Amino acid sequence: MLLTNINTSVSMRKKTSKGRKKIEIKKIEETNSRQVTFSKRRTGLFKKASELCILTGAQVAILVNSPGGRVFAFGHPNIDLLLDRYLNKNNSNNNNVSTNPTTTIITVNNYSPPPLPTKEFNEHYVEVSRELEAEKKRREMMPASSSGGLPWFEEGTEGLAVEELEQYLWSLVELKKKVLTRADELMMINKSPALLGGSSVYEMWGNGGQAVGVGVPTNGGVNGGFVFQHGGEMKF
Amino acid sequence: MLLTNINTSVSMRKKTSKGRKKIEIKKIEETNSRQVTFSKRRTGLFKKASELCILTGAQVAILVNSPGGRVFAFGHPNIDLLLDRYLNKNNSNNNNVSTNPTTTIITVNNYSPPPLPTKEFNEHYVEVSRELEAEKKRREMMPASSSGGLPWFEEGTEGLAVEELEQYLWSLVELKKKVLTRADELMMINKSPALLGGSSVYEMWGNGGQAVGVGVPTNGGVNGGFVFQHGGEMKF
DNA sequence: GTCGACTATTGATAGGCGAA
DNA sequence: TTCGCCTATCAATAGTCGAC
Repeated sequence: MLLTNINTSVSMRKKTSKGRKKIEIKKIEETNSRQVTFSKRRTGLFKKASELCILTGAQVAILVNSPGGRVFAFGHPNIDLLLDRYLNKNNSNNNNVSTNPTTTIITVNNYSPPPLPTKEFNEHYVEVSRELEAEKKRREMMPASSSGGLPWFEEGTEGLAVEELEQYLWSLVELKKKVLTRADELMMINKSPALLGGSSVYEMWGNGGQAVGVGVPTNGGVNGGFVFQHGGEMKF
Repeated sequence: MLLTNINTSVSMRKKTSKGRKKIEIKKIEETNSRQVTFSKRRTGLFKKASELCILTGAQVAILVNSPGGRVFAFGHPNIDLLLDRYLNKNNSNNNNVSTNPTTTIITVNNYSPPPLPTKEFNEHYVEVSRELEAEKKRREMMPASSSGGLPWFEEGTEGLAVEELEQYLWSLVELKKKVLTRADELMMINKSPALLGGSSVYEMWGNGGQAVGVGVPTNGGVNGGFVFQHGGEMKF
């Protein structure tokens, strides 16, 4: 009945961009396109993961590092609770709103303690925070352009031996077991059905020098790192 | 023009439920449906992750534990290379086919050394392996029913203190940095374009007691764990 | 340099059903 | 219990431009 005017976008200024095009699953050479694609697909991936968690009650943890050098992480079921508890213990703050959408950001830098661009970051953070609450769950970070432009992988960890890999693998396994075991414990403990609804964890930490630590600067954080938490309400 | 018959589904009675239906993002109560959905969406998630890796050159690591209790993991860009090198070093086998679809399975059990159901697992593995090569990349595991039916998360790690979490978090960070740094190094070293094409790593390890170690049983594996590799061709 | 908005299109997937 | 196959949908997204 009302299907007559499908093209409700009447004016159609420029139909420049037609729609989706089929692309080949190969590395995108154009830097800009690649970054755009990364952002989009990362969002989609996280969304999918979130849906998977909610639908099936599974637990998902995802690590992604962007071609630009940033690192995004996603964890759903109760890793957030885990981090929540951890952060709350360290900060012992007021925002201990359990079963409430909570976002946690962890930024770590084990290089020399850099100057913290707190001002800019706070500003940026407020904006992002609003966006985040309005939207659903996503996180953004400042461009670490001031770092010097190093591609982040030529930082200072060039000569890792195989023993390193060995250690890495082992810690990976250990870590994973811990994550899963502990997470499920927590899950069992507070088996609140609404827990999976809106809470997720997005961790990020820059690998390049420029570390950004914001908020709650009082705590020493994890060894030389910076921990930040955003809970129910927070003032800057 | 062709908008006339929107409701094409009307007449067809026989093929009930042909297409997709919109679902609510809420926990699926039906166990069977939930598991089916899990399998499907997990596959889709891994595929998405793979595409993200290939397209943008990003690095992705995903951990998923199914509602059934199994644990799936996915890592793309060169973590496979990482593991490959590691395993090759330990095993020093023949299957060192670089730039070839390689699957790595790591099963770790740090409880008491259990009896290895090698036979069954081999059988199962062969089957799965064939399926895997024919298909693309996925991994399956045996049901750990023989364990006793414990939901795998009530194993023995009940009393983790916050210090544990602290340590966990830190190892997470450490691990991640190592992964990313080392991985990108390797990526830079052998910047073969076809590298990302078909290689991925699917790791799985059972958290419940019943550990399964198969293939290459000669090596001691990682501390008390079992390492297994499946390369180009392999005989049982 | 990263992300948002917009739109046509491609690609993922909910149901069924069946196999291992 | 988990996954494959099948198909009609629905949802993700490739372009492109613009905001911050």
